[in-house]
Amino acid sequence: MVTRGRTDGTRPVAADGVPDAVGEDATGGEGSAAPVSVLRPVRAGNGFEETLEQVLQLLRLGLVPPGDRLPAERELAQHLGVSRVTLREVLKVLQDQGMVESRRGRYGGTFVLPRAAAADGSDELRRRVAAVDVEDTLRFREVLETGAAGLCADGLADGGAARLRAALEATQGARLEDYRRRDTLLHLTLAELSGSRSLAAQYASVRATLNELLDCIPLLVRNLEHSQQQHAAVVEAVLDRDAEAAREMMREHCAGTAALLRGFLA
Amino acid sequence: MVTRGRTDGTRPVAADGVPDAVGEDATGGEGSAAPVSVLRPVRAGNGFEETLEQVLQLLRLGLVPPGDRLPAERELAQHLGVSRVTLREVLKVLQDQGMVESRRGRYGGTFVLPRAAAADGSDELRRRVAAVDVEDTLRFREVLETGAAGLCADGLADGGAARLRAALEATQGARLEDYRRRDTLLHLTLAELSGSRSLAAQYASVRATLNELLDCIPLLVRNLEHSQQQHAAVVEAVLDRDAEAAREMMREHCAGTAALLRGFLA
DNA sequence: GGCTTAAGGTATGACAGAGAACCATTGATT
DNA sequence: AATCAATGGTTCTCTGTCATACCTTAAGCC
Repeated sequence: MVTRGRTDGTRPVAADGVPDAVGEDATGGEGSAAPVSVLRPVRAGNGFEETLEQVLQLLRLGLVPPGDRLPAERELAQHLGVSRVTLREVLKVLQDQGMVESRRGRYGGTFVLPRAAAADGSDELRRRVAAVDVEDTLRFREVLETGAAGLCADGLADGGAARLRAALEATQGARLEDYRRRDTLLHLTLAELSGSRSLAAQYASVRATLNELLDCIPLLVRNLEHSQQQHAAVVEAVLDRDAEAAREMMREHCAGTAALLRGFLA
Repeated sequence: MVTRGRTDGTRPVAADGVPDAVGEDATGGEGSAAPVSVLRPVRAGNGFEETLEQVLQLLRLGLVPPGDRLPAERELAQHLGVSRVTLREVLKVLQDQGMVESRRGRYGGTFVLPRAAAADGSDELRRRVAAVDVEDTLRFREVLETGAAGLCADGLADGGAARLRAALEATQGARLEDYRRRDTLLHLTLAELSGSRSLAAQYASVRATLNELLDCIPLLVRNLEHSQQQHAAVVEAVLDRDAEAAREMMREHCAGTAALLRGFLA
């Protein structure tokens, strides 16, 4: 795993026992234990895996709904900063999994298949879910969501209010099978309107993970109705510029999902 | 088959960075305009640049204070998931910049030099600061900090309280030149104790950027004293398990820094 | 029908980077 | 003084990835 412990006990600078990352000395003494713990592997796997991650995110967020076409390979590859060859390897896998379908010729492309077909058989996807740190995901999500709601309430950019209302309405008219997608888009909109690109990007990432978890548990209509009310309340608070209320409502909303997931996955 | 090798299978934290631009196709409606906008380039530059970023983060966060030794090249390279050759190219640059110094032999290593020597001459570093999205940084920081404070107040792991107190005390006894570092460590501790690895990782990243910005403006003793009081209040609220108060104090604390930076950089 | 065009499918040469082995240096230990 | 061990310094090879060019398919347009 990550916190590498060093097999032979020789260590030049103290640090016995538990190497907590930021464990610190007092007065300027040396002896930071394991400063490296904040380091993120520059390459979290190889190009293939990272690309797969990104494309899956696109699908899981519902940004490209079933039936729709992904951007052309050349374009997508450029966006991802990856060669077309590498991207094609990823698409090949997704095709084998029955998640997408490629059609040649003009007006062809790579199309997203409805989720049913995916059949979940894949080891790849199962291992993926198993590897998720649920607690991390839920906590981080709550932080980002409440933060985004607060920032939005502090001031929306031009057109923000309209986009928010539109996204909210879209969820209200959604059929059950489309609800998850609309819900995701509403939250993504909020994150985007927060005015912090970093926040939006992180939310997209964590939300993709969250959706993966949510796919593992049943969708209850009652929770859904409750969610709807909370969505409306959050949006209302944001439009009223009541940051405190927006945060509080959002926190409650997230807590609901979190409780549900903890219950089912624990 | 596409089972690419790679020995370690680590994926501890998410990545950061979110550039994106590129005009969009937008061929006739369809509803979803630019789904690709959430895509993060898989490789934000080459291995060298990303590695440089990470090592700089280590230095800017003060996790390895001046005079101390970085982890051995072999170890550091492994942590970063990068080859030793690549890491060495990075260290070479830092050495040329006068930021670190390498000594051979047993008990040798790569040592961090005091900041004065760095002299800021480098174009590399200047371009870096110029490229920062200040507003993004400040907002994202506030979100993460308040979130971390709230989560900590909701419940600390064993030993968390002690670590927090220790980190707080360390800042109080700090001399001016060491204050920034202790301050950073206190906040990092809080982030780490939040129980979300993702949050901690993101905070580390954003804090490194923030420190870079703070290095551009004068350090005022008055602000410093004020900060001290706020630190104490936040820690107190956390230990009292008063999440709301912790969040509110932290928000205020962040707002102070933000106002300062906006004032000087605007 | 034949041409045009936009998409996926295929092949190849160049390069960056990983991995491993080896060399050189230095302080501590014997 | 000799040895050891941990570190930086160097070099080699091999593999993944990129960039590019070209082929194939299929829908629209003349």
